[in-house]
Amino acid sequence: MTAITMDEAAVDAREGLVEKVANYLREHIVMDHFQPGQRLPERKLAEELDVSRTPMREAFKILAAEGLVVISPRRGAVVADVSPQDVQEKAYVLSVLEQSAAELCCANASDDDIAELQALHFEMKAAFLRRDRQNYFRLNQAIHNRIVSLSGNNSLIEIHATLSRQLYRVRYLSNLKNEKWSVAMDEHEAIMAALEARDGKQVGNELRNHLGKTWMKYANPAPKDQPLADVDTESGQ
Amino acid sequence: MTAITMDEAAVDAREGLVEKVANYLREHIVMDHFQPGQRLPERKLAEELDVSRTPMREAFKILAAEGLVVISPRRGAVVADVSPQDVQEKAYVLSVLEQSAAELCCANASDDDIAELQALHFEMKAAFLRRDRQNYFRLNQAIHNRIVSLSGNNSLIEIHATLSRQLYRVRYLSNLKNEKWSVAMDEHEAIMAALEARDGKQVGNELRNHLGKTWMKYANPAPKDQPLADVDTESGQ
DNA sequence: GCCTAAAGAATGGCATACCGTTTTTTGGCG
DNA sequence: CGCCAAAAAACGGTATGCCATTCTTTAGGC
Repeated sequence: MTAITMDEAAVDAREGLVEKVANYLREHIVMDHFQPGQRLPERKLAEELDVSRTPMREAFKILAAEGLVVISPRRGAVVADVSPQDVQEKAYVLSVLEQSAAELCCANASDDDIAELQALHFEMKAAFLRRDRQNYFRLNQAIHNRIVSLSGNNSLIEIHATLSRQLYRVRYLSNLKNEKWSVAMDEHEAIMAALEARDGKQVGNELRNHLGKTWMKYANPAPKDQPLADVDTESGQ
Repeated sequence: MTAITMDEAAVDAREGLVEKVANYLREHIVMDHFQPGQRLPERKLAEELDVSRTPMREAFKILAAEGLVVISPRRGAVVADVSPQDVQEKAYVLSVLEQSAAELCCANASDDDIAELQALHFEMKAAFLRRDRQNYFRLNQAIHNRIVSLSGNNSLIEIHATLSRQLYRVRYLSNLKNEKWSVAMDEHEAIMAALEARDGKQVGNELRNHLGKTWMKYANPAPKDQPLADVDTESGQ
């Protein structure tokens, strides 16, 4: 895993210091380099990144609006802690979004796009057969993100990405200890088949069910009816 | 319409200046007191609200993350301009969210909750018969928001609220000139009937179709398949 | 020896100052 | 009279300073 430094992302000079700082923090939070609940002291971090407190504070506000940190009055910013109920609720919304993204994807994607998805799927299958959880996770993510991206709906893409980041850590940890790996793999096969057939409704339903079962374990009071499911670890960043 | 002042929302002293400023700006933007594309000079606004530039800038970052303003490097904040394509994309996501909210609502809501929805519906019908667009709009909004709220899924509620605010102005303007009023009213009747019957899937489909058609006029390239619909003007916060 | 309270250190909130860029105004030239 | 260029004003970006609150540490009492 490569070290995360400030100074990547800034493709052109269109990004200000605040965006760099925000990207840096976002990456570290998503990648679990900061523990949930951990305080983020603005002075210390600002010093480490060699910026003043002002851009640091503004970055906190952005991350707070994205749901990655929580700012308490007079106590500053802490890394957001996602409760089991939060996981369940957010995962449900994510499944709804991916379902509709899949429908749009089937309608919009080119044959080459579908082929690329299949290629990723087989790469993932290879990682599965090698018991390579790291790459399995990465490719699984890539597939889900690609499907959303192929929806062509920018609002959908953006909301999905934000929500997905909020669950990244949980998803990653879940991937490491998940045992029902082969079930998830089978579901992915079904998804890819429906995708190849361009059956939008079918892909949507498979995908939603796939995602739904994944997070059952986190279910708390669980409003009756809310479809939930079985682990395999989903899209991110 | 009551004047919007800083100093409401702050239920207890748990809110900092930044939140007050953000709420103030949010309200004014949503209520169309600032035109899309209009610049928001931080010094002037800060002076008007009698705060320093710091909280003003931090509020801008929050609003930018919420999609209500756009911050350009070295040019500051401007009120976000929602393009026709944006409207179409965001409305689509909104319809997807409300569809699933309706399903959860049918599963979770108490009989009293449903009764209250029906009461709002009849109030809205009264406004419709009186050609009272103002109250029709307000009540229509209230109904949609209530349905989402009754989903019990906080993540869904929050995302819906954020997205809904981004479309508030367009929705409001659309309400004023919309002619297919009675069609929307009929659709609402159908929604309420399905809601009373607790037929989640049916409510969801009606609602999504209802919302879909509403925004047809904004459709641009329109990914084939993306269900769209007919005006009646939707939820908002 | 442990719990508690007070003092000091650390921290966050807000205001202000300074700098470089952008925008506007104005004065001169075509 | 209009257009362009240069200067001045305005503005956004970042750094820093001050104050109030919170946290930590330590000293005193039970």
